[in-house]
Amino acid sequence: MAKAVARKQLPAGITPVIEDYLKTIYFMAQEQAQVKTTDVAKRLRVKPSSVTAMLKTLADLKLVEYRPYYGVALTPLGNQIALEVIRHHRLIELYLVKALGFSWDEVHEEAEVLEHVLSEKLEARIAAHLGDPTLDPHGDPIPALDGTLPETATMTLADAPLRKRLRVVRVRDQDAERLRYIATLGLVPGAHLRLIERAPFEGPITVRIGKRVHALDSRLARTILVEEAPRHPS
Amino acid sequence: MAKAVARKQLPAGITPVIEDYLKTIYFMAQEQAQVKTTDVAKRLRVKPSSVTAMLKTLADLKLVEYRPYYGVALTPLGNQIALEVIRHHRLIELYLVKALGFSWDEVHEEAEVLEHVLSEKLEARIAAHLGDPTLDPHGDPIPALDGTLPETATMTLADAPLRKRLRVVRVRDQDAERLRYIATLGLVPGAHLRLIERAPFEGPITVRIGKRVHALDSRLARTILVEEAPRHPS
DNA sequence: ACGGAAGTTTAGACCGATCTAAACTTCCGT
DNA sequence: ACGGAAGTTTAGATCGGTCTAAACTTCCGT
Repeated sequence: MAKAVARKQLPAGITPVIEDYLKTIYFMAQEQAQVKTTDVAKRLRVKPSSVTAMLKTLADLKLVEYRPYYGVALTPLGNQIALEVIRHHRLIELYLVKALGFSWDEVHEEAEVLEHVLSEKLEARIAAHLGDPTLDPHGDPIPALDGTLPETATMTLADAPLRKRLRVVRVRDQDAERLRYIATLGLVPGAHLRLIERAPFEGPITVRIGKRVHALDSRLARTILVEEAPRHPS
Repeated sequence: MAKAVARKQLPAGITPVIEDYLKTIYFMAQEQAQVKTTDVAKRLRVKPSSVTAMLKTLADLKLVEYRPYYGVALTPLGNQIALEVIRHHRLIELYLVKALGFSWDEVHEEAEVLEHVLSEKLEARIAAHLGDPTLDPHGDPIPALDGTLPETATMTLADAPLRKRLRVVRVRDQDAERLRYIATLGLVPGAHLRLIERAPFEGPITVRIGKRVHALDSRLARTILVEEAPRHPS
């Protein structure tokens, strides 16, 4: 009754740009222990000096812990805001697919813009309309209102067991072209497949989906998360 | 094949702020011959000196004709862009009502933000989903893609004929509170009513809607556009 | 026909976000 | 243990959009 950080009221001065920085830091923090200036700069396609400047601003706003020459990390508040933006993003992606017939390769770009301007009210209506979903069209988990994040499988297709029945649960890629390609293979979340062969030295993976067999680059395979799918074709 | 101003390609540097200025000038131009700096400043809740600065920018971009100390007018290009933004605004309003259950008093604010970030693609899908509508929830005409604007009735409830069967076609108000009030009276576009009495000296108007009779302030009545509705309750 | 009020523009400042160029750290390899 | 490359920060500029304060127009009423 006392905690629960009611950001809805406080924000004041959280710009779209700030949201993008927070989101970026959030994602990078779960791929690497140290989030460095240059990394952020590359992702945001901005010069390192600009990042330094912004990190100071964010630190002043208590959104990040910033140690010069060392790295950044989100504060709890920063984390919370990042998750809200990600929630917006993924809700929008799902909505565009479900309600407006977008394909999964089109929605990222749209959501990238809309995530910053979604009002609480509209967010709520969209979530309700979708039945409070937990996964977006790529299988990425949608943060709940309380900041909870449903965890998904972590096994990639690149190191899944051979011959077992597998189900695609998530495709970690935002590139439209690759997504289109992946979709033509039928490798969308929910699809079933078997890993037939794995060539050595990080070579291609061979999978069977339905009656079709495809060879898949291992880097691509590593972006596809799967889980074992016991019996019965759903 | 040569004309048809393909703005989609050109824009470059048309910011949300610019769009707001163009929209404002557009609306003010149809209420008054001269659009003056101060008027724009009041509507946009900005200081007159800021408007002067922006008008110069707009003039440089060939979006307005600006004569210092005198007034502004949109160029054809400026007009076109204003109409595109208005199209976005009204499509969004209608979409929020039809698809997401918003009420007509909630949508203006949302649209005010979203209008600036609606991609062409999303606009197209929304329009298609709505069946290429021509009127928004308030009865305001939605500009077509070619800049055509369906004209609506111009007779206000304040000067409609007594005793005749009338139909509400448009409610020109964006204030949420008033819109809610108007809705409780049933004065939404499409509703039928009769004007029973008009008090002298700009006094209240008395109308019957269904079996209910209401007294209506004349200023309010002037924001409600009606047309004669011949026979048959539709 | 002219003085003053109302309206408008200029001058100069600020803020957020970015950039380039120059200075400063860090850290690795010899 | 130290020199240099890579990475990072500072300094100072720019741009869009706004502001205040001061100067300038316009125009109305006498």
